[in-house]
Amino acid sequence: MTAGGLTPVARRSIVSDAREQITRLIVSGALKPGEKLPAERQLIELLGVSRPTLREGIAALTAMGILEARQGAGTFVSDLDPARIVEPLVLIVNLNSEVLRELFDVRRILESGAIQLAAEHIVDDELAELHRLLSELRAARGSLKRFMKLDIEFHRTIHRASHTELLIALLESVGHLASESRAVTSQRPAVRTQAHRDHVGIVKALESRDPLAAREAMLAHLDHMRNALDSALDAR
Amino acid sequence: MTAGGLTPVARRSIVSDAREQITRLIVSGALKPGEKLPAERQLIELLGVSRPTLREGIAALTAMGILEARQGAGTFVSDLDPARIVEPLVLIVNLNSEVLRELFDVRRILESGAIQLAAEHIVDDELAELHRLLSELRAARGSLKRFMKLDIEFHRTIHRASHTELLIALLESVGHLASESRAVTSQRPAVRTQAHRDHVGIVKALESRDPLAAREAMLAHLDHMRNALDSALDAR
DNA sequence: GTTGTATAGATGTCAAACCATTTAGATGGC
DNA sequence: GCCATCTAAATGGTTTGACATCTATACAAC
Repeated sequence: MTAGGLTPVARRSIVSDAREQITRLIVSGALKPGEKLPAERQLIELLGVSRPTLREGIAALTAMGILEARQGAGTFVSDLDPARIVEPLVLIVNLNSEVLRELFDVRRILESGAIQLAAEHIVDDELAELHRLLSELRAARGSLKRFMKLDIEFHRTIHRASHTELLIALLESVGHLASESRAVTSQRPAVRTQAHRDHVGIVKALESRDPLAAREAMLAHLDHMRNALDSALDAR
Repeated sequence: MTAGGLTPVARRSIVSDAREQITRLIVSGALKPGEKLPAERQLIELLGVSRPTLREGIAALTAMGILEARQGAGTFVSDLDPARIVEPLVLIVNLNSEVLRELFDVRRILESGAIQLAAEHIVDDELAELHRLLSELRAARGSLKRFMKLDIEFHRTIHRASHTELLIALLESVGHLASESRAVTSQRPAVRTQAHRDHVGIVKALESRDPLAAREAMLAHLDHMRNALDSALDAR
């Protein structure tokens, strides 16, 4: 520990300053989603920085999905959809293999939490959608590619049924990363049959709006898939 | 639907191209955390772009915590600490008031999941730390400020005991946002007494390495606090 | 009215230069 | 030989200015 309550002297860069000022405009509500930022040549006067400096700040916010720049038209505040903003995380988590190993545990936590909320908040339309996917999944058990696509849609529908945007966004990024392991898992037809059995149980629990039963059904499903993954990897 | 299999012509920007090329260097493992990027004046030759363009790309990666630029020294790949990675989450929640309302639900899911893992992975040092915090918390029941500080540290210690970096990072950002509500909650001494009772139960469950008991204890604690928050807000 | 075109204004990119900071080697004293 | 100090080179930080490209609008032609 250092000698006292010493803190580094503020020697922040102009770029991050400009970036935060723009961010503040959005957070404070002065700029709402879809609205247009002042033109760059106006902003540089307001902020007192040069254009490349301002553009570095804007580029960062654009890459994060907070701003959208359209050449010739202007720069706009994005719709701030949590899914879009979390998306860059996908790349970053990929960079850290340590995190990759933790993915399954975290996904287990998020999925089981989401389905509990879904059991409480699901509406009839979403239940109907799940039933439709269920029958399609049943028909698609023979086709690996089609089954995987429907499987992802099945889980996404449950996520949405939680009606919790932040949770949906987190699951979107985490689920994206898990797609590779899912490909390995679904290889064997027997696994797909088991998955379909699990899905039926999950929908039944959701239909009866029983959060704990739904949670248990989902956890059982994830455990089945994890076991399938382990044995698939062992067989290699 | 359009006439045929027409797809928009690719008209990607040079900045995002450069950004993704650098990202790929890191993902592929060619550039490991802590290593130094080629100097900007070399990179622009390798990539065939101008320096401002390259810098816009670098600025984005820097803002995301993937790169760290040190003037005079160079630009380096960051340690990719998950805590930095989820920093954009803070933005999301701040940007979207809808998400703010979901915060408690998400925190409930993450906390209960974390303590289950903690019950499985906690080591003796961490248990000792929890006991120490417990006695300090008991002594600090009279002081609001001190109690809150210790309370946060108590929960953080449990998070760390999960030994799951990604989860810790998620809880860190979410917990930061929940600090305001915590301030309201802890106002009443009676609430602090209840919280201390809960904490004792939580540690006991962790000590016996019982994931489900720990989970239940944490959920009960969070429910107590949520009730306290509700009644505190009603009283206003 | 509809269509094509001109135009103004916006972002996208590049070039060149200078500033600020850090690093490492050279220098000199001991 | 060792150490502190100075210095120059390397590197990121910032600015100015220009040109390219795209978009939306106004307007003329039909």
